[in-house]
Amino acid sequence: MTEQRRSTPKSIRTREAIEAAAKELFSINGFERTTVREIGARAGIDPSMIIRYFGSKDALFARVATPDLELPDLSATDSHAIGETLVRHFLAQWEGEKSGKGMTVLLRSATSNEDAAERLLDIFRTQVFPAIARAGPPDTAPLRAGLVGSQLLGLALARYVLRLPPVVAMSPDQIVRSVGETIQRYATGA
Amino acid sequence: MTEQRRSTPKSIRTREAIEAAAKELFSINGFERTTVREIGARAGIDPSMIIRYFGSKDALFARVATPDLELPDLSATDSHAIGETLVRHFLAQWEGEKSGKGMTVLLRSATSNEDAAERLLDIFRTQVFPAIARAGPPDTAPLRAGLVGSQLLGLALARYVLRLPPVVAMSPDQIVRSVGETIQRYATGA
DNA sequence: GTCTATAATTCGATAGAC
DNA sequence: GTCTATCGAATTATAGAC
Repeated sequence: MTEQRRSTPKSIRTREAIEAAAKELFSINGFERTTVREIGARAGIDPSMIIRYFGSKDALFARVATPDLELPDLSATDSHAIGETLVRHFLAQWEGEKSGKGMTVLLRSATSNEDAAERLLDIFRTQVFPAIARAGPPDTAPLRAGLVGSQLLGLALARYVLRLPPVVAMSPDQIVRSVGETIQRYATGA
Repeated sequence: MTEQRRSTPKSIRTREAIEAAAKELFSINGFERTTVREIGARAGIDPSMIIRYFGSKDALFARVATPDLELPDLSATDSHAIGETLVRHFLAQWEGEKSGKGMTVLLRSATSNEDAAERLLDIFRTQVFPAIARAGPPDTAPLRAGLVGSQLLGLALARYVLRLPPVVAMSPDQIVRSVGETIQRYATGA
């Protein structure tokens, strides 16, 4: 009992276990089909702890479904390589252990959960739109960003959520080439 | 007592009222967040009737979420107009009163419902894939169809489900031009 | 900090009267 | 064919012992 001094306090470790389990289950089954009991079981703690730590299931979801795309500053890259750069970065984020699950959580729930949908629109507004705006004429910025968004959303939906076989089978390089050319055209307004 | 609609028995009219209400609510809230009670209230009948008529909530969903894209035979169209033709038909189907709601029902539920996802993959296999296969070299057919699918899915997700403002604001002609060029490249494998 | 026990709802589905 | 009444199971969330 005297040894309360530890590298990571128990409360923090429990909190992280809950977040990891929630991220996992939300990304597989979406918000509605994931129960607090399941999260507790996977985290190895009592379900009541989840409410104690996060207040509600909704609050836990909000905590876990706030990813950052971390799109690169495109003004620094070659103007003719914007498309491929953007797609490469996008793929890396989705396949990365850190933000990938958070994105899947969000996309899987956004189609039937108001909060998740609003959160996804926010990512579009604050991350995709600014990155695209500078790549072409200002007056067509919303249009160009919208087209880029639709293609990137479709790619993520097909590859990571619905797992459309031919899209899953493609290599990252293949996707960067094929889809990159599309994004390049959308982003620059050719 | 005035006798109306002798031509359609009450049972059929009730059945149709249930299907219409279900289509409406499933397309707004998805499968999980729509309750049998809500459907009954909107249809103006008792919730128990829904189980009596369709057996279960799942069976009702299956009945309502089986749309037909009715994609055109692309072998009859100019080879350089495949993209625009496909996008125009796709938009018409989504915005049509008949099949549009069925598609929205499916897409809105496919991200968190196993049955809906499988049904969506079926549409891809039986309707999108065959239409694309003949537009380019046979060995790249799955790849080309996958890319087409990802762009069309993303377009539908952005415009009809998430309602991304700039994508909603685009006119059908604008979409046919911009996205049509992408589909053309994907479908033919340029 | 953690768990047991349970409150308070809400769900899909059923039985049976009329 | 339709509705009333309700069942049994599942859910989120809370109260309180240890």
